[in-house]
Amino acid sequence: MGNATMHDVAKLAGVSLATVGRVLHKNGYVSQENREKVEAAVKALGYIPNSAAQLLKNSCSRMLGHILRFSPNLLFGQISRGVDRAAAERGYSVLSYTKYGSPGEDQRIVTEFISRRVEGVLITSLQEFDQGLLDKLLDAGIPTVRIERAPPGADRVMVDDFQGAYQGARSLVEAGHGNIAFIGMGGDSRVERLRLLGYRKALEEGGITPSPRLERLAEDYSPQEGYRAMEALWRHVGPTAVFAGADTLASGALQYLYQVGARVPEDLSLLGYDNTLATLLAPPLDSVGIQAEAMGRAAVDLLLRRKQRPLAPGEPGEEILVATELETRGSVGPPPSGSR
Amino acid sequence: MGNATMHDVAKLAGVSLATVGRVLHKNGYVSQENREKVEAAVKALGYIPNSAAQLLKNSCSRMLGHILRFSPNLLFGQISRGVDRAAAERGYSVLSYTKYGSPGEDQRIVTEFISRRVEGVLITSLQEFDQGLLDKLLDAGIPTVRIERAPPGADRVMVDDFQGAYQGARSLVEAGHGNIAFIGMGGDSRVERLRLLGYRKALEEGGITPSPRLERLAEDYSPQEGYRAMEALWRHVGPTAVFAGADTLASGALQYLYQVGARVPEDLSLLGYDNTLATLLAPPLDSVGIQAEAMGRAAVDLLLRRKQRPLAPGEPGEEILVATELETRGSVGPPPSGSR
DNA sequence: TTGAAAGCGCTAACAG
DNA sequence: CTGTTAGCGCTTTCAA
Repeated sequence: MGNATMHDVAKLAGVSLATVGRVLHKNGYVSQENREKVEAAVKALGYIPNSAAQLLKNSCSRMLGHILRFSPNLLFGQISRGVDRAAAERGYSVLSYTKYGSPGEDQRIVTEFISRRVEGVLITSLQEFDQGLLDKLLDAGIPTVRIERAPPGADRVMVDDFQGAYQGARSLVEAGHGNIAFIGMGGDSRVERLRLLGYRKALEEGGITPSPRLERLAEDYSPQEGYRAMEALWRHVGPTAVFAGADTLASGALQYLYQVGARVPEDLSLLGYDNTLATLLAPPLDSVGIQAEAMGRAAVDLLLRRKQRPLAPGEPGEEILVATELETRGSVGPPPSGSR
Repeated sequence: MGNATMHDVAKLAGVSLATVGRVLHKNGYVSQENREKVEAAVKALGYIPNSAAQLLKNSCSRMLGHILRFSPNLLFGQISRGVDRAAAERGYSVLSYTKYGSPGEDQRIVTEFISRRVEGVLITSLQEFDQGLLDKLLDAGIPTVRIERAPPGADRVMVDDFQGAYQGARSLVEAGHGNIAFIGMGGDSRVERLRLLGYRKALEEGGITPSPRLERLAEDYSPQEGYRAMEALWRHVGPTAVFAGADTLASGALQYLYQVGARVPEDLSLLGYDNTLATLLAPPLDSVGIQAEAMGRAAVDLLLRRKQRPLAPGEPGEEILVATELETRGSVGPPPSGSR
C-alpha cells in the first residue's frame, strides 16, 4: 500500500539505490543485466517517484502558479486553457488560483506559491497586482509574467487591441457605414483606451469624424450594460452600425434589438470583440477574434525563457503582442438603404 | 535570495531547530522570550516553510487533483470554480488537468497525481474513466469522487436530471402547451436518458402522450446540432414549445428561429437547460439551472470525508444529487393563439 | 522548557 | 560498472 520507494525497487532487484537511480535517469553505466532487473522491479512494484523528495533534492518543482482574477468574461477561461495545455506539453503542472477579491487573498496565494516552490507565476487579471507581492516573488527568485493588463516594462503578453479595434471598425467603414457607434468599457486602462483609439483611427481613415455622441462607455462588461448602451444609441443617435468592445456587450445589444424587433444586419450591422460568444448568438456575429490559447502558450514560453535568463536589474521586460483576427459571419452588411 | 530555511531562523534567533518548530506549530512549551525571538526572526527573514519538505515528512500534500474532460459546455468551467473555491477554503490546492483526448493522457495524469501525492482526485467528465487507472489510485490510497458521470456504486455527485427535466417540461405544460418538443443529446448515458424521461413524465402527467416525432436527439451539444434539430421541428412538426436539453442547443435553436423570423415566446416558447448561456441570449431564456458551484463544493466535501473514512471493500459509495432550479426570464408564454 | 538526532525519498558526488 | 554516503528542509521523539 501507500507506495513503493526506490529503496524497495533496489531491494527487489538486488542492486543498490544508485543503480536504480542510474536506470531511472538513463545516465551512467549500468550492465544490461542489472538494467533489466531494475526495470522488472519497477514494473512489479508499480514504482512512481515521490516528487516531493525530488523537489527537495533538486529544487525544481515543475509547477507553475497561475493567478486568475475571476471574471464573467469567457476570455479568461480560454487563456487559462492555453496556459494549462502549454504547461502540460512542457512537462509542467499548473497550480491555479482564482481570486474573488477577498482581502489578503493575493498575499495567501503568493505565500502558497513560494511555499510550494513554483518555478514561475502567471497573472491574468484586469486589475493591477500589488507591487509588494511581486517583489516578494522576485526575491524568492520566481519570475512573473502578466497577461492582459500590466504596466510597461514588465514581462507581459497582451492583445494588440489597437490593431484589433482598428481592424474591426475598418470592416464597418468598408461595408459603407458612415454612422458607426462604439460601445466600449470606460475607465482609463490601456486596453480600453486602445480599443477606442483603434476605432477612431479607422473612422478617420475613412474620412469620418469621430463623435462623442457615438461612443458609449459602459461600467462593466455585462450584457446589461450592452443593453443600456444600445438602447440609448437606438433611441437618440440612430447609427447604422455598432461596434461592441466585447462579445458580452454585443450580447446585451442584441437583446435590446431583439426586443424592439430590429434585425441584424438588415437594420443595423453589429460587430463584437473577443469572439468568445459570437458563434452562440442569434444571429452569429462578426467579431474580432483574440487568440486566447495562443496568449496562454506565449505566456508560458516567455515565463520559462525568463527562468533561464532572469531580468537584469533595471532591464525592461519583454512584451508580446498577440495579433487579432476578424471572424466574419454575416452580421455586418451594407447600411439600410433608407438611411443617408 | 532563494529562501530562508528553518535553520536560518533558528540561527538568527539563537535557538534550536526544535524550538522554532514548536513556535511555528504552536505546540509544546516555549518561553515567552524565545517565542518572541523566533517570531522576530521569522519576520525578518520572511521565512516561508518549504512544503516539499513538509510533505516528505508528513505525507500530507494538501493538494487535490482534478481531471476535467475538455468540453465546450460552460457548465464544466463553473463546476471547476466550485471545486477550486471549496478546496481553497479548506486549505487545499488543486492541481487541474484538462484532457483533450490524446492517448495515454489519463495514464500520465494519474501518474502525476500519485507522484505528487495528492490526497484525493476529482473527475469531471462526460465519459467513463478507465477502471484500471481508478484502481491504481485506489491502490495508492487516493480516494476518488466523480462528478456528473459515473457508474452506480461509486462516490459521485450528480445533477438530479430527472427532476430537472421534469420541472422544466412541466413549466411548459402549465403554460398551456400541448405540443412540446424536446431537443436532447443522444447516446445511452444515464444523464441523457434521465432528461428525456423527466420530460416524458411531465407530459404524461399533463395528459399529453409523448411522441418520438417530438424528440430530437443530437450528436453533441453544439449550437449547430441545436440549429438542425430546430429546423427539422419547425419545418415538419410545428411544436408550440421546445425544451432544449442544454443551453448550447437552445442557442442553436434560437439561431434558426432568428433566421426564419420566428419570435420567442410569441411564436414559440423556448426553454433551456443548465442555465449557462441563458442570460446572454436574445431573448434571455428560461432555463433549468444547475447549481454548478454547489456541485464542485459537494464533491470536495465528499472527497475529504472519504479520505477520513475510506470505503470498505465492497461498500457502495455515496451518491449526492444536486437539485435544479427553474430560472424564468420570459421566454415561455402561452401557445400562439392561432394554434390548436 | 530546550536541544540533538533520526529519518521522510531521492540525487549525485565519490570511492571502489 | 557499482555501492556508499551525505544531505535537501522539516517534524518529532527522546533525553537532558
